[in-house]
Amino acid sequence: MTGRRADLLHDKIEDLILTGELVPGERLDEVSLATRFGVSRTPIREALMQLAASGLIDLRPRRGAIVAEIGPKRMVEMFEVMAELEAICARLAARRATESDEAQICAHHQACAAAAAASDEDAYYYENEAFHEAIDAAAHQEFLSDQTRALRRRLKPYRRLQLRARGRVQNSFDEHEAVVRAILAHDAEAAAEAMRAHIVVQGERFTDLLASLETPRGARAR
Amino acid sequence: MTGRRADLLHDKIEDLILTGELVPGERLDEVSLATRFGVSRTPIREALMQLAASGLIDLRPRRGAIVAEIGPKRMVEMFEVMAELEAICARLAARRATESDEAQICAHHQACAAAAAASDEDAYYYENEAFHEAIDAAAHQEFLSDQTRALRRRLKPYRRLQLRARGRVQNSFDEHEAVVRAILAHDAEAAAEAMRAHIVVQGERFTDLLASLETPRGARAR
DNA sequence: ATACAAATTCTTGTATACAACTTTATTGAC
DNA sequence: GTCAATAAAGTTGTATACAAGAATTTGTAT
Repeated sequence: MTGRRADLLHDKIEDLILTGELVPGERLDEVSLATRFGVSRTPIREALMQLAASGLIDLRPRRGAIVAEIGPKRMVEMFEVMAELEAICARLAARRATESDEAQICAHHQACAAAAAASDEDAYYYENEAFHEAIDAAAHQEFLSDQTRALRRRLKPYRRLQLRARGRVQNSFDEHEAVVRAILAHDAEAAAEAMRAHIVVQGERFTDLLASLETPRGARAR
Repeated sequence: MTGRRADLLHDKIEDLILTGELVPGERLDEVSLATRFGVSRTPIREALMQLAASGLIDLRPRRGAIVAEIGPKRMVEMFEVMAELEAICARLAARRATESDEAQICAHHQACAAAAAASDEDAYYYENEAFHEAIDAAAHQEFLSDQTRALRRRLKPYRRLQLRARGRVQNSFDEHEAVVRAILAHDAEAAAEAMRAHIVVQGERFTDLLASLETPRGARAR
């Protein structure tokens, strides 16, 4: 235990946002949150500042915090950058993975296979994350891993959403297969390209999803 | 004016670190800083948390903050990631730059030329930054620009340091020239490669510098 | 003199009180 | 009835007080 309530609050508020209980654009009132969690405003403010730093909320001076509204444009951009970062990880992993790294990657890949076979989306989602983290680790570039992890975390809810799309799990697994093969063959460029394609597809699927949902602006009348 | 003292304090403390007045490993006492700047601990704490989010300081629960000690390994890693990000910017800029973007890039490039000719390192440093930001803008990828800018900001002091190395300004300018040519020719891969090389060289020069300085650990006896 | 233990001091984390600013509601004029 | 000005309410930013956990010092035993 860290002894800091603010850190726990950070996670709790983050959950509220990621689960959709707090929707983009919604105001985050400090006293409401404080009473809700049974603490004073001080740790709440600290948690909010951390969330603002990670981009999940917008903090407007003297005007409080709102859940960040990430427009489709920015979302696509984030997936693009994510694709580049993960591609770099894959490229490095192909060059520098140890046997133990490769074993880890294969293990998680196999776990993905099992989840896909069972059509267990939640399990696949979880193992997918572990698979990507294993590749990050194999790149042996800590700072790159940190940056990649941070962005992956931010895109988490959206990735989860788009895994629900028809046939996406099987496709995702096939794409993983290509990545794994390239890494085991120590083919850096192929690994990078396979990984980039894998993430880019996710971004595209996500924009498809957005287009199909496309909520009319300002639905809330007054 | 923002009305938030914490924001100003953030910049002031940052300055203390970047100018070297506060050295890596040094403890940042909240009350000392508070009395120093004539405010209470509250805004100081907020500033410290912001600085921690940007990685400039380490915040250890219940044990206070220290100026982040960025080891040579991590520093090299940061330059590597920076090289990749800037390379992506250059690639996109080669593809998507408008005439106005190109004019901006050329203008700053020329200003660099003037500074280099005058051997004015400080002016060159300033214009160099503007040059890179112009390329970021030409990529038309806001999120990528944000990430790149954030990392550039973090590497700022180290870049400045290494510009002082003999002949580095002229070399830097020559490398810029290659980047500009590739962008104007809309040769995306050449632009990416030229930019990557440009940044990687900086990282190498920096590690050279580190090796030559190499301070013995724990110089402060007790 | 050294090592360990207990107690004191110091520092951080949280709560509360107050001040400054924003927003909303009310009142009045047109 | 609409709009503007003004007053009231509510929210954020800052200061201060208090609680709890580290670090340091002091005392004792070996």
